[in-house]
Amino acid sequence: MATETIQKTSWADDVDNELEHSKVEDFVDENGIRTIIEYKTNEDGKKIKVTRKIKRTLRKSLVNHSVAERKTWAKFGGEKGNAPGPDRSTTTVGEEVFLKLSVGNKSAEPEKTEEQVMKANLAKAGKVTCRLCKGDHFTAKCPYKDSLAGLDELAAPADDTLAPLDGPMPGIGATAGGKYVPPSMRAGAGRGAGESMYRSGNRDDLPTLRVTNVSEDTTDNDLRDLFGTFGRVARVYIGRDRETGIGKGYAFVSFEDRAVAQKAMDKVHGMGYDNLILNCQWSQPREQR
DNA sequence: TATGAGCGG
Repeated sequence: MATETIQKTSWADDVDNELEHSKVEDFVDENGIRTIIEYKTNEDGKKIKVTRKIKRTLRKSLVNHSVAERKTWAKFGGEKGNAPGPDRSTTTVGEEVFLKLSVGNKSAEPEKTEEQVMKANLAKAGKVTCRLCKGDHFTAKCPYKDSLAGLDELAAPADDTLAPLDGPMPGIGATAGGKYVPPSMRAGAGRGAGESMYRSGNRDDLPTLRVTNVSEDTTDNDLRDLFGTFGRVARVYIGRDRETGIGKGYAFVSFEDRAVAQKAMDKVHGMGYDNLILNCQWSQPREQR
């Protein structure tokens, strides 16, 4: 069976062929009327002439003077000798189009979040206000943080979607104003069974080892692998130079369980690792220094 | 070289 050997390599070939068969005249007369005359060959191989006349007015304010002047410059190089200005048969002169781009089909002007408003207000006032007690310190530094933080949670407006019912849901435990409160956050919640192993979430509460004599190219994952053999590793931090990112030779490894940390320290202290001998000690919480 | 980063300053 004979096979057609003519191959199209690109859709652009079609365009090129079309261009070969078409000639364009394009000029603007003294009355400002632009005439475009195209000579084409149609599918039947017949030559046709297409004439278009366009009258258009330009607002002066849209003309960029340096660009306008550039259109009068004499051409050089391959274009030498041709009339100044863009050749309309090869160059499309577009109108100015202003695009307003946005992401996700949303408005390009994002509405301000509560946080941003607060930031703006702070910048205006130039002053720090505690969200809990309204004192002139950071919320994180509030002396009443422990006692007020929980209350703040409970008093927060019911903006969550987890409590569609008006009243407290039966069997869902202590609530205030219909808002769901996780067991660990309920009043009187102790450190009993089911309590989060992450304690209060403060990293300084975690049993942490300071590991020194760590080689420069040791990564977080390396240490996770190493210490993970003794139990669950909560966090790894490698001391690095702020600019270069090169390790400064020490690291912090936090565990969830103190006994695991103790065992890891016993095993890893003095251990050879990457041509160095690791040193393991209990870390001092940052606040104490 | 040797006890973390950064928060709303």
